[in-house]
Amino acid sequence: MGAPGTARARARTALTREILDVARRQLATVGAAGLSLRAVAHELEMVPSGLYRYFASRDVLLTALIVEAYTAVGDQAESALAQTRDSNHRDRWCAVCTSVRDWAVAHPQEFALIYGSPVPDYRAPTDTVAPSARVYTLLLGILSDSARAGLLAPPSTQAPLPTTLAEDAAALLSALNFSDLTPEVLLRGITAWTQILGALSQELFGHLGGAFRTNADLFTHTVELTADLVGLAPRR
Amino acid sequence: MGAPGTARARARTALTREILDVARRQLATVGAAGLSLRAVAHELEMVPSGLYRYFASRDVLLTALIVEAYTAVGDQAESALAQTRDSNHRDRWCAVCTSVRDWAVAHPQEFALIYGSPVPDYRAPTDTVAPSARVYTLLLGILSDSARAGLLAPPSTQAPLPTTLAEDAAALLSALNFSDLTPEVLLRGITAWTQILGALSQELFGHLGGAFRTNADLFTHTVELTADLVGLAPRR
DNA sequence: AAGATATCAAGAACACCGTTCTCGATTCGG
DNA sequence: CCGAATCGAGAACGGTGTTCTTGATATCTT
Repeated sequence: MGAPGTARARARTALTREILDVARRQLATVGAAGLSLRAVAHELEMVPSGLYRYFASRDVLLTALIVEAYTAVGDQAESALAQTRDSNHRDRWCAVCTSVRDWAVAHPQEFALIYGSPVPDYRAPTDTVAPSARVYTLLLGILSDSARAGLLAPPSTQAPLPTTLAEDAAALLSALNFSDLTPEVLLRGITAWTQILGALSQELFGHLGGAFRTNADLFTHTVELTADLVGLAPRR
Repeated sequence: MGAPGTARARARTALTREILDVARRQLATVGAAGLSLRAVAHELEMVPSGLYRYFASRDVLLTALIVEAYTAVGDQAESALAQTRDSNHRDRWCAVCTSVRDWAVAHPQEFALIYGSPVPDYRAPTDTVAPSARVYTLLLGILSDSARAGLLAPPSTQAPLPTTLAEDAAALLSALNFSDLTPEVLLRGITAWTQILGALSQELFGHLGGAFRTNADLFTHTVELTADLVGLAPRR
């Protein structure tokens, strides 16, 4: 294995990893609000103050967990997309969305950590924006592929977009290097992604009372509606 | 003023009200996670343990605040709907959605309290389900009116619903006394409401990085898309 | 009207939390 | 090899929700 530098450095990275693992496991059972530095330290058989040599504060540890959660769901979505490389664009869209739900259902507390209400007040954006954009970018890439293949149905627009909205959308498109997409399609993509996250929030946070026996069916139905919304060609 | 019963009973209800008001005001500044019983008691110039004669625990107080928040947004949505009684159905739909956003932007912490990730683990559902259904029912009522007037566009369905999903939707329809709506329309309504909540979560929790200068424009665009989704007749 | 009873405010105490500081022991770099 | 940096451990501070005890006060019953 890679042994970078001194023994002390190796021990440091190993213990840092171990702290994160224990914290992530405790997070899964007790939630972000209930995550206790003392409990993490106790499980590692060290004193609470010792943790501060590895994470400057509880918020820093939470930020690291947030980044890990973003990369986890990003990895899962990317592998799901890779396994459907030769399917049509709609199926790839649905596969990515389903993989996100699979991850969220398997890790509800981590989902709440990254997509729920911020725990204390705001979160440090700098480290988390890049990992958070991955799933997002994946979905836009599918739309871009479909548009380049001439298969993306143009949005049945009825009113022109407000100018500031169109400008911001165009700026975001060029910033993300999606020159194949129009501002209208980008906004539909954003709306679709919002829809997916909203559906998962409703389901995982218990906001839609147990009215539906199989939330998976409700979710796939929602995903199909988002595919229609963004203009992906229907099956058959 | 209504003086129900003894002086002690009146003092009790008055102090209960006062506790709730102080708690709600502190909630607005410090958030649900940071709400402190001791701080509330201190502002009321009483000792922390004295609070327990009025609320059995912090969670009970939070539940009361949740009910109040649901009632507040429900009242605002109902008054917004009442002011557009003679408009077309689409405008009424948009008015209700906009009023919800107005309330959410004005009371972000209360929005997070009722629509965000649950604070400790789960929330006691019994007292909160009835107030939480109000906005929801309002929107379905607009759809029911539109359907009864023959103005609701049938959903361009492409695949039949899974049986369990259709059954659950039908059961929910009869439970809510919306016999004018089909399961397909109910599911679109649920999806639309999920979309609204998702958009507000994204905006208020800062999940869509400040990419858009005017979130209000983005939201109205989203609302129009939901109106299209549920089949409300377009303007003009 | 007087005694029994329930409710009240107040305080002390417990167990937990995040965080800071100090203090020897250990390890690293020159 | 020795100065310097890093480490684990412990004590301590101020904060939290919650429970219990105590004595005063209001209500209900006879």
